[in-house]
Order: sequence, then structure tokens, then C-alpha cells
Amino acid sequence: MKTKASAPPLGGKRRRKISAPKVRLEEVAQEAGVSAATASRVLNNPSLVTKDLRDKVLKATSKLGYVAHGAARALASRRSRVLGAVVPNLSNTIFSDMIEGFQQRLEPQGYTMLLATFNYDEAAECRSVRTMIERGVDGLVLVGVTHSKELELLLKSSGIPFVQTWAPARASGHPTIGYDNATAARLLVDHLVGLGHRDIGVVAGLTQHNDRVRARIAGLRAAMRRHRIPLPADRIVQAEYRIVKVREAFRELQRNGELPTALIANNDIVALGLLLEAQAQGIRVPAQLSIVGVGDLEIVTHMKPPLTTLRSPKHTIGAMAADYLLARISGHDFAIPEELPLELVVRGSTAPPRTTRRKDISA
Amino acid sequence: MKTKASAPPLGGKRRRKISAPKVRLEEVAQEAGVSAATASRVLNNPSLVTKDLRDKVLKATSKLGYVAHGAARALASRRSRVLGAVVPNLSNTIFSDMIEGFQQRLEPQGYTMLLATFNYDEAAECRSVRTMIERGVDGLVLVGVTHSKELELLLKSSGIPFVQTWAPARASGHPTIGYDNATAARLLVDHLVGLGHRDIGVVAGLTQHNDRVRARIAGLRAAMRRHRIPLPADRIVQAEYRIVKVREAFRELQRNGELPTALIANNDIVALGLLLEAQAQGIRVPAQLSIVGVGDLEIVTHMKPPLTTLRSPKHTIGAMAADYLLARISGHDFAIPEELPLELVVRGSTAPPRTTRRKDISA
DNA sequence: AGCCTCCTTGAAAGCGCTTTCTTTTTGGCG
DNA sequence: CGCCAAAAAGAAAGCGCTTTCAAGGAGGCT
Repeated sequence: MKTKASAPPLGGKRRRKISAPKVRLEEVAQEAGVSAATASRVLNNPSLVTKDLRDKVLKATSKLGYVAHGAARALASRRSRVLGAVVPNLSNTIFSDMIEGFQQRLEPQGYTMLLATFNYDEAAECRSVRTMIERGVDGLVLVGVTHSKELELLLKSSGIPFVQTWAPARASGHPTIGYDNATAARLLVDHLVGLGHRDIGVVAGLTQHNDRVRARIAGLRAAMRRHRIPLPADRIVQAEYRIVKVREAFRELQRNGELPTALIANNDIVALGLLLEAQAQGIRVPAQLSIVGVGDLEIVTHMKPPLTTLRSPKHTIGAMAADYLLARISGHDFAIPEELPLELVVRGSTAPPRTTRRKDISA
Repeated sequence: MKTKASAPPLGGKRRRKISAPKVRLEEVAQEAGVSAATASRVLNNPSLVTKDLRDKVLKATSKLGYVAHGAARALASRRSRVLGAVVPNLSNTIFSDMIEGFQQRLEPQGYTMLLATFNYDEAAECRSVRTMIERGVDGLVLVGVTHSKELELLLKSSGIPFVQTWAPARASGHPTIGYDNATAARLLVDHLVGLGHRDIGVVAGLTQHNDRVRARIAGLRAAMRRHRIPLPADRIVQAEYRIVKVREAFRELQRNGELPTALIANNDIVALGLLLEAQAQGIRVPAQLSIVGVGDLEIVTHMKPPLTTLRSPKHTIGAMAADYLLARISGHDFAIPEELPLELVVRGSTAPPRTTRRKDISA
């Protein structure tokens, strides 16, 4: 179990200060023949310094390979140039895509991202936010609009700018970026009902600690009501976002009575699971069963049949959250759209229900 | 270009200094009736303080809702309690899983993760690392063992502890955590050859800027050579990790001559694409074509047929990288295993080749 | 010309902590 | 009991930068 014993003679423990001689701003200033104040200005607010000195400082900077000391800088300037993101996980592509969008906006501005995942554990989420605040993030992006009391307190008392995501602006008194799950639900239901479906089932995610799933179910209920179609409780089942679990949910639905003619999945992974289970049972999609998902994962376009799905602005949500935060920090205004656009992509997994052998099939 | 004009009345633009009154350590100390030094010790090295005072300080801390100021702390102590991770992207689950593993080890230690993605753009990678160093990360995890000259210089001159991933320890003079792509290749080839395949094709990732893919191809070559089976250049095609691209690659392979009896995919997404394209063309898997992937994504177990794949320690690589860095920072020893274990999971996508109508079919 | 204002630059005061370095306490023993 | 070492607490010196604040210069006006 030894490692890098590299040490010379005796029982040398561990030492690590051999690191290259750090260059401080003052040395750069000296090299350039100016004061530290001027050097600092060149780095942070170049317009305050004449081109002449500016060039000298810049040259000295690169000559000495100067790398600013973030902590000192943050301490003195009261901003860290770091933004935090706290999401449930990264396995679900809605979050990893969003995070990529977020990060991509940060990089060109010289900002960096602190990231934490909390696996839908409120306490962990709170701890993460707390740590980020300690680290002095200049802003924070969170998922959802409902948080634990403790977290809200933390946020309020720290006064740190933050933005919520995955809900429409109106869903919260605080800036929020996302789409409306009621809209999503309406799009899906209208499509299915338009096709002639009257018996629709829902395979949702776990509602616990997840306001998006709850909002979606509520939206689905409302949309169905508008069409005067019942959505009995036994037509709604919950499933973790794992194929095995989804397949179980499918069977649960079957146990609850005859299978609906159409199934609305909480997202494409769920939809995929449903499709796979249906096919395993020899149920033909869409002939006997229509399936819709949300997310438009690349793979669903390649399934047989390709899945009808709702394309959601995953990447945009992250990018816009970054833009908002960056604007807010620098004191600019930023208008958050009431809700981000959603696009229904109709493909092969939806069709009129099999029992529909009447005129409306012509529609 | 005005700022903080602090005046409330008119055209209220944006103002943000309403934030709660920040509590400093000194105030906590005062509240507890001790010196700031003692308060600091309670927070960082409690054993140096008598239980009596310790309790007082702790009580004051929570009473005042004290939150440490990370930058000040980092400046004074020369450690930030932040670790950086720089990966190509998060869409590929090997990286998002790894990052989750990394982060999960950090959290309980009070460490936080700075994350950046660079989309296989060396310059961007270098910039990210640089920013992280500026931010004062205590350690860094990188992907792969080959880096641009500039990045290597940066790493060396900053003297910051870092660990590489996705390659066996021996692949670099620097600590590296991962498995050996040669081993992976051998496992895959042995399985296929054992089944009787002699004509094997490879659908690799883009080799450009990706030493893992290159190592895998080299490993595949070596493994085939050991079995004295040729692997001509036209049996190897590259594809981006997107189903459409993979399907194109499949067709490219067909254009290069008759399809091999078995295909080795660089990962499960690629394998999935191959399976999908084969099925679209009516080619039966595994009867006419065997397919193997790497990664063991959840979905591949649910395909028809379920894919044979190589399970790779995605999560472990991240977790171990964190453990290593944490150990290194605190001066402990940490033995990095020469290579992490790989497990071949044989499922339904591999079978003896169709042409094998001889005794060896009994094997 | 003289005075005043605006623009540059430098000097120096911290930012909020940690960590020597001291001083004070405690306690073990002769 | 008293002495000395060790433990505990405090004082104060920074950590490396940014940012007032003040000073010096260059113009602009009367």
C-alpha cells in the first residue's frame, strides 16, 4: 500500500511546498514599473489606465506567468466570479443538459460553476446551498419552486441572487425560468384526444419532493377535465426514472383494469420503458396503444416506432439561468419570459385508438 | 454607468445591499466571550479548545447564524476546500456518472466541486483549468492522460495536485485512475473469438483528442493479433456518439465490404445505434450479427436482444479520484490500483456466427 | 496667464479569516 | 508548597488583492 515514497533520506513524511514560486500582483507591478493599484486596474478595469502602462503591465503579466489569486480577489472585491448550481442529479439528461447550457454561458464571462447534486434529498440540498454560500458564490440556480423552510431561510438571510428553474415565471414570487407543466399537459392531452383517445393513463415520476411532477399531474387533470374525460386515480401510477421500475408500473396499470388506449409518460425514459414493456408483451404500438413522452431524447427517434414526444428547452433553461444571474450581478436588467416554448413532435408512437372504427378515423 | 446611488424614491432600478447583516467571526467570538482566535480554532481544530469554550462558541455560532467567509478563510489558510473537475461533457453518462461519484465523496468532507466541460476542445480545457487554478482549487481531476503542452505547463507551474482518469495507472507518470483499454479489448475479443467469430468489425469513437479511443483501438489490434485474426483498416470506422452518426458508420462498414459477423462498439450508445440500424435493415441480431458494447447502460438490458456489454466502473473512477485527492491534500497515502476491474456481461446480442455450422457450435 | 476641473497614478487601508507567537493557566512532581 | 513544562487562550501579523482617497498633471476657460 505504499505510494510515492519519492522522499529522499529519512522518514520524510509529506511535504508539499515545492510548488513553483507564486507570482504576486505586486511583483508584476514592479516588473512593469507601476504600482500594484495600477496593475490591478489593468486586470479589472483596463479603461482606467492609459494604453501605455496597460501594455507594460500586460507584458509583465505574461512574462511572469501571473495567475491571480481568486480568494484574495474575492475577499477584496466582494465577488467571487463563481456561480453555483444545485440539481437533483446528472443521470437525468434534463439536468445534465441544463448544466451544460449553464456552464457554456459562464465560461466566456470568466465565471466558473460550483456544482452539487442532492438526489432529491432536501437536507442534502440545503447543505449544498449552504456550502456554496460559504464559498461565496455570486449567484445560485436551483431546481423547482418549492423548498424546505430551512433552505428558504438560508437564501433569504444570505441575500444572494438566485433563480429557480423548471417552472413558469408565475409559479413563484421569485425569478423562475422554465415552462408551464400545465401547457405541456395540454399539448399532450389535446394531441391524444384529437386522435380519438378517451381512455388515457399516466405514468408519472415520484411526486415526493418534486413539484414538477405534481404540476404535471395537476395539469394533466385540468386538460382532461376540459375535454370532459375522466382521469381516475387508478389510471395514474408513479415510477422512478428507471426502465425496470417503469415496466413494473406498466404492469400495475394493467392490474388496475384494462389498459388505457394511450399512455402519457413523464419523460422519454419512462416512455421508452413503456414501449419496451408493451413490445415485450406483444402489445402493438401505436395500433393497440399510443405512447407519448417528454424530452425528445435522441434515441427515441430511432425506436420502432419512433416516439411522439414533447421537446423541452433543457439547454436553454440552463443558459438563460446563467444569463439572468450574470445580468443581475452586473446590475443589468433581464426579462425572463413568462414561459419557455415547448414543441410537440409527432412521430410514430401515437395513432387513433384501436376501438375507433368510426367516421372520426378520417380526421 | 451609474451604480449604487442608494436613493430609494424615484425610478427604482436595481439595488442590492439589503442583504442581511453579515455576521463575522469576531462577532461570534464576542458573543461567546472569547477571542477570534479561539472561535476560529473551534471551527477548524476543535481539539485545541476546552469543551467549555467550545460549547459557548458553537452556541454563539448558531445563535447568530454565522456562515464562514470562504474567501477570507482560503486566503488565510491557503486552502479553498474546493476541488475541480474538467470533463469533455456531461451528455455521455460515463462522465456524468463519474462526476456524481466524485461529488458524492466530496460532500461529506465539506468540499465542493467546481465543474467545467470543454467539448473535446483543448483550448477550452486549458482555459477551464486555468480559471480553476485562479479560483484556488485544492486539487483537480482530468480526463485522459494526454494533454496539450500548454496545459501541462500550467499544471506543472501551479504545482497543484491533480489526478487523471480513464486510463490504467501505468499509462502515465502521473497518478491515474481507470482501467486498461487493452484489457477491455481483450475481454471483448476473447468473448467473440471464443464464440467462433473471425471477422470482426470495430465502430470506434472519434480518435481526435481522445486517447481512450486510441488506446482501445490499439488494444483491439493487439488482442486480435494474439488470436492471429486480421483487423484490416476498413473494418474500423469512427463515429461520433450519436445514434444517427453510428448508423451512418454502420452503412460505411457495409460499403467497405461484406458486414463482419461481429461488431465491437466503443460504448453502449454506439452499440445501441448499431443494433437499431441492423434491425432497421432486417439483419437479425445475434443470428446474423453479434454486437458488443461497453458501459452497461440500463437501457441496453431491456433491448431485444439485450446487449452483451462490458461493465465499466464509471462511478468508482469519480469516487476514487475524489478519495485520492482528498487523501493527498491531507497528506495521507492513497494506493491507486493499477487498473480498475471490468466485467463482461454476456447477454443476448452475441452468439456464434451464422457461418459456423460445424462442431464448434457445440461449444 | 491663472484657476479650476478632469483624468491618471500611487499610497495605504482594509476585506474576514488563520496562524504564529506570547502570555496566562493548569497541573505534575520533587 | 513551589517550580517548571505543557496546555489553553489571546494578540497581532498577515494572506494577496481591490478600492477609496489623495496627489500630481494636463488641459480648458475666462
